[in-house]
Amino acid sequence: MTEKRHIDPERAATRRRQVLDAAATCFRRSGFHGASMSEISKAAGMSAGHIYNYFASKDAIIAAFVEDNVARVMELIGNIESQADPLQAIVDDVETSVRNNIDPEHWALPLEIFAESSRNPVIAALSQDADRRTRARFRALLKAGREKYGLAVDDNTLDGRMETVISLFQGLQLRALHNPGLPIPGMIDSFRIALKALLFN
Amino acid sequence: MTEKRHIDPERAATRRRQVLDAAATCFRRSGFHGASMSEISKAAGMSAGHIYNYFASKDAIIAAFVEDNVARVMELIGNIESQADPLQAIVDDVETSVRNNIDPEHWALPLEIFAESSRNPVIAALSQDADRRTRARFRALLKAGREKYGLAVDDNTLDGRMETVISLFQGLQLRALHNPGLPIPGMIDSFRIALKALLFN
Amino acid sequence: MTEKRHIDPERAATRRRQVLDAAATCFRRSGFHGASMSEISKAAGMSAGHIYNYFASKDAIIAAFVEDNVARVMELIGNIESQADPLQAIVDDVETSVRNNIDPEHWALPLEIFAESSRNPVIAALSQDADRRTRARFRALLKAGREKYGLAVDDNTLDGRMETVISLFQGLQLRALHNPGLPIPGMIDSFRIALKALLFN
Amino acid sequence: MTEKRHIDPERAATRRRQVLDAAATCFRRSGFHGASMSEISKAAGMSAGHIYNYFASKDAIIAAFVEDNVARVMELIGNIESQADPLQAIVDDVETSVRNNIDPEHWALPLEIFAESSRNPVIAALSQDADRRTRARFRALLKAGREKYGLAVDDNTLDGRMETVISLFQGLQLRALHNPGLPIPGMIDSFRIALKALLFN
DNA sequence: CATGAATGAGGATTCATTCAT
DNA sequence: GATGAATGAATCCTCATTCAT
Repeated sequence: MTEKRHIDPERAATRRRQVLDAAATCFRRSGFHGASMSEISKAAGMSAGHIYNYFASKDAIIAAFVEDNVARVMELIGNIESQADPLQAIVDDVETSVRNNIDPEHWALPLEIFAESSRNPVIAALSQDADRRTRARFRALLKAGREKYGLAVDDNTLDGRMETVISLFQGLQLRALHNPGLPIPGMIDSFRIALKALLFN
Repeated sequence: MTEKRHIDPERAATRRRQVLDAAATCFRRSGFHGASMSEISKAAGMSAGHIYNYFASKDAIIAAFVEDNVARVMELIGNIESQADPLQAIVDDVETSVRNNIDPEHWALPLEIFAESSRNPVIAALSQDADRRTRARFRALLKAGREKYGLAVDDNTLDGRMETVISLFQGLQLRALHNPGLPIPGMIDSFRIALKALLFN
Repeated sequence: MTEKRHIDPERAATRRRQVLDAAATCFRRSGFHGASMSEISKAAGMSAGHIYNYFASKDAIIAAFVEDNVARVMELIGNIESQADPLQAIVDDVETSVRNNIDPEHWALPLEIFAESSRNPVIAALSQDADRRTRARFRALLKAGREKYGLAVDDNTLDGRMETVISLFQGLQLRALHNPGLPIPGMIDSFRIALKALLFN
Repeated sequence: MTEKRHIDPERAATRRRQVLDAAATCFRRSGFHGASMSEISKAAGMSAGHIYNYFASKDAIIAAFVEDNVARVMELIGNIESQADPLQAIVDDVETSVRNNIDPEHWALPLEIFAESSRNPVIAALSQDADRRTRARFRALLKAGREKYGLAVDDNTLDGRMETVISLFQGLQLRALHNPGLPIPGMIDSFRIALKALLFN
């Protein structure tokens, strides 16, 4: 059980949100492990003990948090979907997306999540499930886009292209972590080349 | 100081290896943070205190893994360097390299290192330095390869291509973590396409 | 930070006192180094972890004793200051002050502080600062007292007399430790002689 | 039992001395508690394990060390005894003796010993016994000196004067610890005044 | 609903001591 | 005699969690 019954469900929802927002700040600053419940409770403006009325454990907060993060990625995909030519949009937006993924603000939390996945089976399952859902959506987008251009849309091609594009962007976050002096303009050019090749072949 | 002097260097090396092997198992199972020294000591078949005769700290153990990783990557680069046409070799070997990077045996520890880097400054510095060294070697290979084909070798192009290729492979490890059912053949094709585009343009 | 905020300051003060009293007992029995936090927590009737809600560290506990000591000495000086003829008062009170300084209840903790100061730089700094403050107060008293008698009050004389008088009393604590059978009446006589000579010359 | 039987007693004595000399260095540098057996063994040029063939425990080293220190004090008294007019010699040598006692080289070890006394009953007993012996010798010197001048030599007077003089010098060590900027010339004057008053009254 | 005082298990690390060689 | 590898108990401190109020 992840949450107690509450008299006023609306108030409870607000409280949960308060905690999750506070957790986001703390997790970004200190990591899942580094952020203590006391730190989170202070940021959430409520007592540490009270948080346990809304979340069964710290892990439950992390879990809710991971779930929350799916929404953010979905939104990104939504933005691309709404464009006239989604495939071309991906290529055209390459500068923005590269710059975004290099920003620590962007990768700190995803990295935190995958790190947690490696030692917390609950988070791992959650995280894989979240990935599955975003993949499904991205796959649909890719399929529609390629059909428009009369390109192959068999499973193998579609899934391979998709995973490779995602590799590129998730790998980019790792690069930002390892090489603080990333050659941004050069990478934008290269990403454009790789994306064109992957999406339009 | 990273290690005490030992009278019998061979025995010491064996002991170090014992600890490292045990640690690898534990880190893979529980993560660097999650694995306690006592857990490691049990797996290594020696007392926790004694480990400190071979490693100055828990950090020093993961540091050893960082170095191990450098050696592994350097060897890979060395293999490519020794080929007649390195650029083409990268493309030709894509099946092997994709399969290797997908193997959990391969990425579990590197990912653990990434994760630790994101919050442990000592490991971060070590890890960035390791990255710098492998980058330098890969860059030289890439430069020589491109010169042979009369392709651009200005800094921007060279560094951008290089970082993008690395993104691809490091991202692949993340994909393997998030999606256990990766479409391997499809990815091999897609990786080949992306690599060709990146290396020969 | 030396202490967390507490909602009920009175209760907190009681708890702090509990810890301090328990610590005093343990420190007297086993020394600062020898007394473990767990030993203190048992004596204080609370968990070891909880002590850290009142004191930031074990050092912070001994720091509290340093301050306590300052207060005690300041009070003594205050008592002398309020007398009509402070210099004469010191000589007249010699019996009481010798007896007090010989009492283990009095010197056990100060001696523990000295000992800790000799190898713990934090405590050393604290302790030196405490000494500076009490010295300043005693010096003023001494100056005023000597001026009344038309005696020399140049820095050299004043500081020399002061430090020598303090040596006498602090040394007395060491003597009590080393020689449990101190010849109290004889020492009172001798202290009177030495103090007269030091204060009125 | 403090020591094993040894085939060659002379060699054993040398070894013991090696350890004690090394210990002196280490204790001064790091304190009794701070100096590890490994540190001492390195300084003594023999293995940690081997030390246990000469001393039953670390405490036994400390004990032997305390015993050793008595000799040093005895020597000081011996120097005074050999003078024509010992009482006057004490007063005349005041500059040297004050300067010596202020030197950290002098008080570091005694302070270490008394600190240890407060938590180690064996050392406490040893230390008190050492004090008793040096006191006896100093008392004899004082008695002879005072008889020469026809001064009172009843127990009360004699012991009181003696303990007070010792207080003065042992207190001086504490002052040096607490006040690094001790007014040395002023203290020499004051010590002379106090000593004259104590010895010749 | 809300607090924060209190717990206690668990973490890394150190070090005196033992013992096989 | 001599070594140093090996042990394991003990240390301070942190923090998720519980619960009386």
